[in-house]
Amino acid sequence: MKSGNGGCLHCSHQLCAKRVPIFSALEEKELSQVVDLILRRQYEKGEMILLEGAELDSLIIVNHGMVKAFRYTEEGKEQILYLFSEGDFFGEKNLLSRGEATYNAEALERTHVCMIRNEDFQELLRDYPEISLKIIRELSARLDRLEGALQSMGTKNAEARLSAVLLEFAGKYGTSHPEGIQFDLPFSREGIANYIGAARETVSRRLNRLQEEGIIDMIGNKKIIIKDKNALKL
Amino acid sequence: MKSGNGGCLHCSHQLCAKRVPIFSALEEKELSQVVDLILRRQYEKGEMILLEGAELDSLIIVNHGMVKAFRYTEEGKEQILYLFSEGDFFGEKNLLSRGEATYNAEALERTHVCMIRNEDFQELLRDYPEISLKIIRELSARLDRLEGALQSMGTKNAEARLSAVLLEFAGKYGTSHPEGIQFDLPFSREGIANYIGAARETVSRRLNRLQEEGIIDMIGNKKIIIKDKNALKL
DNA sequence: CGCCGTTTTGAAGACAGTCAAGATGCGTGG
DNA sequence: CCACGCATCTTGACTGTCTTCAAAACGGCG
Repeated sequence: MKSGNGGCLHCSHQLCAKRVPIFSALEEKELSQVVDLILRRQYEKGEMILLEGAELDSLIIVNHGMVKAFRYTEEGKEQILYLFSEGDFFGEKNLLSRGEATYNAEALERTHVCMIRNEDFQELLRDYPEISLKIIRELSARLDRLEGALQSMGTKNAEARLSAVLLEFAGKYGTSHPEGIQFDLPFSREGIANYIGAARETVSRRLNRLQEEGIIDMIGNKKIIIKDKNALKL
Repeated sequence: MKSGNGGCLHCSHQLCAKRVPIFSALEEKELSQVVDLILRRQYEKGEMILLEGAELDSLIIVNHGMVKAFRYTEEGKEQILYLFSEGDFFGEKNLLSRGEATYNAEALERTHVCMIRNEDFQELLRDYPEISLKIIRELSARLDRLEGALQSMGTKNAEARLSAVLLEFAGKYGTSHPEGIQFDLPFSREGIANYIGAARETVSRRLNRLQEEGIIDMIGNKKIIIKDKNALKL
């Protein structure tokens, strides 16, 4: 799966590494060094990229596509922790210490990833300390999101959590539309449920209620138009 | 509040900085450089160290004592996000970009902190890149805990979340005892409730139930002895 | 067009939240 | 050292929200 110089399937030459925020501080030449360290892989929709408990010795960067990161409880309930898309990375936990993955990662659509071996990446960090700063910044942002999610889970009801997640998706994937903000849900009802910690039936019911109240419009099962953004903000 | 060379109230000379994991990679001489940048403060039990929304331009390191970090919802419900003790730091979010605190921090007992201005700390990072690695490691650990907490909140009932938090405290503060592991609860019932996302009455009830079942023993309101660790692990 | 997976809808039941009252315990001051 | 008073914790009854189970409707895809 290793690609030499011209082997990137998706992007011309090394430009793909440039799209990754953590490398954005690097010069062209430096980038090409990085590119040589990269292993590329492609996953189809539904394929597992990473299994909880598996040895992981690489940092994985999403180049194109979408990935859900999640854990199972003993009873088989799934909790989605992250939704990664272009430019996001994961597997950073074992960057320094050897260890096992703490969550599963599954491609939600055809997904291209770049992988860099921990040892190689550690060298990069030594050579380019700015990358460390980028990572700190990104981890901080991730903590921010988790802190918000934790607060939601601990203090808000299902409807409020659903509203919050609709706003999250709108912010990330939304495009302008005459009636409001439009976007495609990245998950099925069950996925949304597992993201906000609710039952899928609850998600259905609440979503319909929001539509009845005129706050959102649903087109099919995936498309959402947020007509009254402020009503969701409560 | 700035202290010169010998002004540390609590520890002799610069040794206090040594207790802080993120500086553990530094040599004696380097440490003394760090110490010169440090502002020290002491807070009494109940005092606020940081208010959500306030400008924050320093990294804060807990030298001695205990700090709870929490947020309020619009309805006034409190969600505790972290429990910081000796060696932990916070305020790292604005290390690189100027910004406001995203949570409140309150001293749970008499607490000594060290503060380092962001600008100074950024220089430290430049001079000693290993500090960045320490921070990445710590942020990863923090993500780990939040991921676990989020999973608990999303998929488990109040009793399971309470059990998990008892084990967490036991691991952090527990000492061996003939009947099991003993420790003091860092929070009141209400605090525990706000940590696990439950009502204080629920915490009371579940705690009593665990005692009735012989899994734990409570001595007064603060002391807990975990008699059957495995029973809590479900 | 028909099938299968997903979504919706309904009804029942459980868990946890709220409100209210009483008990306990701790710190203070006499 | 005891007694008082306030804060915290416990207990009980009730309510509401969400989950669960079951069945019907929908929708996408071969």
